[in-house]
Amino acid sequence: MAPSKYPLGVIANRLGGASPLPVADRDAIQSLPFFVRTIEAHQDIVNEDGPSTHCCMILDGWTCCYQLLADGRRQILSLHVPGDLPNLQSFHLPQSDFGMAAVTRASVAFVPYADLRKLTEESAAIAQAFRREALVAAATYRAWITSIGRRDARQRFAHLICELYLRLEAVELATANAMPMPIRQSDLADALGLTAVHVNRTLKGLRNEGLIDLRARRLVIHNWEDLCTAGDFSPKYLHLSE
Amino acid sequence: MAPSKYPLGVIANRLGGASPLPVADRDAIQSLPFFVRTIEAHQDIVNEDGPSTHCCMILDGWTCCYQLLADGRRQILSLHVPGDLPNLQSFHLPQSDFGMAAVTRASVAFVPYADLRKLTEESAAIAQAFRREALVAAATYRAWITSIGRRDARQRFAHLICELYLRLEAVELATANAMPMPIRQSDLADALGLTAVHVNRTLKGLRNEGLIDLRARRLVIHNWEDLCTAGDFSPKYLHLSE
DNA sequence: CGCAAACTTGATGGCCGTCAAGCAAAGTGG
DNA sequence: CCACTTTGCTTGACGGCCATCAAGTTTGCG
Repeated sequence: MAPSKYPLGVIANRLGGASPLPVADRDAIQSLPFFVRTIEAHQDIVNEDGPSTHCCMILDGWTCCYQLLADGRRQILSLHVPGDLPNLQSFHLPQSDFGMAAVTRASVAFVPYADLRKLTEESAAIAQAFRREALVAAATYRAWITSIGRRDARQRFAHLICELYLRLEAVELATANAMPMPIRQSDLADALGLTAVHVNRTLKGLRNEGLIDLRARRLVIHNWEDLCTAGDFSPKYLHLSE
Repeated sequence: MAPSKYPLGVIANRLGGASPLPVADRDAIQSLPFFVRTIEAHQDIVNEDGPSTHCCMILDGWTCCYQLLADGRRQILSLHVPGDLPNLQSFHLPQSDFGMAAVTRASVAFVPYADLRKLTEESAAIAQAFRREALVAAATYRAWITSIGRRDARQRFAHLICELYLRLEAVELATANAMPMPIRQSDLADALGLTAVHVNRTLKGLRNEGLIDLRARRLVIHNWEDLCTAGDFSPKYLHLSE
């Protein structure tokens, strides 16, 4: 996405989900103070006075939240696409328990928490939208736990694709069963709790089944219903519509 | 715990974590309207006008949040002990994406969300305590994702024990490296993303290593440091103290 | 004391991790 | 425009962790 005159427009449009915010509130969001940073792929999203005082808003590209283990292995906790607020809830925590990184080259807006807070005090609709955002984030965490804990590789992968497709569709970055998939297999592995080798084999399986196609960082879903079945996917936890 | 004259005392005492609430706020919490239900072990915590309108507060026993898969298998998302508020955040959601069940016989207080909400508007300290509670819940979700996604059975089990010990200690239900462990191995399996058989073998391994002992629903930790190492456990995400 | 639920243990197999090599694609510099 | 390099993808061989199935054995409770 080209840098626009109103960079926070993606955020303002997306907040509220199925019931978009009133124009006044959207304007208020676009008037927030912020600065934008471009983060190269696979680089951490942190700077001197980073996430502890500022809320991140993804304007372009994909990012993730992750934790590292003692032996250096990584678990990705969540993937984020344009319009997402990866650390909306983590303010006034003495120290964050997770890291944030760019999955692709990404542009991220940083908004001081203080200003966000003020906004929620001035607009009940925005406060409500933020609460909704937090609820969906928690529900998404829950879905990941279940996926990683109880589903096999094929189901996990299918589930993740379904989730990402709907989330991208909601911000008009996916349509007609096609979506960008600009992420390395090794990152997918960290997200799915697998190894890159096994992600590759699983992908091959899904391709051979005719469920999806993935070429040149573009993924095509050949049969949405079957993919949902394969992933035991039920979209209600995303609360994208009523 | 015997039914006391102030059933919500556990909650009032625990909220705020390392910086307990002022007496006035604790009194306000104990004055909330509520009703108490006793739920038998392995029964769902739901009734006609249950969790969607009422916030649950665990007074005694252990409970869990869980999701079911299409094939009937179960993933436990979180375990809850006295003082916990398992569904603090899930109000004004059209439909919950998870179930709640008693792990042991449990007594649960139900408080109307409306009254909770009012309380947060009247007391900044309580509002803050609830926010903190939500943050810790989210951090705990993240720790579970990492555990299930990237740690083997032994590490997962050790990690869970460490977490539960500290949480029980915080409400004075554990001390001197001993804690109650009133949960079936098959439930542990659902929490850890394993099978009951493998939980049993893993437990045997930890016992043989001399790390823990578990008899008659009582768990003794022989070496806290070693157990933390075995589980790659770092307590900071629980935010129990500064 | 008797039954049911939960724990324990063994045998077997499969999913997925690990190691290793080759291939394709994308970027770089001359 | 093309060697060259780097990064990421693909595939094979092998092994281990954990699931599954199938007995017992112990514990708890009426």
